[in-house]
Amino acid sequence: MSKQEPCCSPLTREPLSTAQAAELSRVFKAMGDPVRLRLLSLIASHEGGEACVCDLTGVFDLTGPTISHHLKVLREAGLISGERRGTWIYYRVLPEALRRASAVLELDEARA
Amino acid sequence: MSKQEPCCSPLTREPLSTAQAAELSRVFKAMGDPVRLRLLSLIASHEGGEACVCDLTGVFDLTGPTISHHLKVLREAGLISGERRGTWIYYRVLPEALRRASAVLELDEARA
DNA sequence: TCACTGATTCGATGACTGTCGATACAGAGG
DNA sequence: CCTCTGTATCGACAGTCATCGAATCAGTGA
Repeated sequence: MSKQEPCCSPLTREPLSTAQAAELSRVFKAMGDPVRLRLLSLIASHEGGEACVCDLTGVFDLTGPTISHHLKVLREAGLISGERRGTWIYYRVLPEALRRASAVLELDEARA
Repeated sequence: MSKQEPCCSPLTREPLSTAQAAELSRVFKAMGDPVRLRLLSLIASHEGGEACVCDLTGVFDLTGPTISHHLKVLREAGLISGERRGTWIYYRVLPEALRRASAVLELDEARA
């Protein structure tokens, strides 16, 4: 999961290497599902910056296993991390992952 | 393809609506493939801000139809547009799409 | 120890996707 | 008009993915 490479100057400045593209595409692929995007935003915007799974399952017309699957995909993409505290498991976003993804998409204002 | 909605305040500030998530996930899904990410960066960083398909096919070990398919996916996601000039077809990125995607991922610095 | 609840893992299935070769289309130049 | 080259579309196939129900694991509290 994401050794944090010099990754990357913006897309618009210079072509991504094959390795950079492979790494980044895993992150964007994880975000390329509406349920996962909403999960991400629900977790990120939840008070305290974290949400337990029980806060999330009720929001969707999906079974527990399906939500669990999506959380795993986000986890393996390095976008969130989970921690058990007693009965519940709390997830929070990893801000650095979001920051990197956002930075890569930034426009090179010297051009445009 | 992307009527440009109020979309969106950052993911981290408030939960995405179902509609916003659906719209955004199409963009991220398009970027969720290493070939398409490299295509995007090759086009964006190419001199003049545009590249013809002939500049792109040679870079990959993939057939013309496959490259064409990926370009179509990027086009339908609203990330690039193509224009025929004589024999060749030139693609350029739509900066607004990139800007929106980048903005959604930005961190709410008031929290963190 | 035994149930009960929250969450994950497993296995199956239908849908989607990346890739290709074959074909079709579009413009340039005989 | 015909042919050649660049690009897109079509149809097929193999691999991946989202989803579910069933089973499993982890902690809590009787």
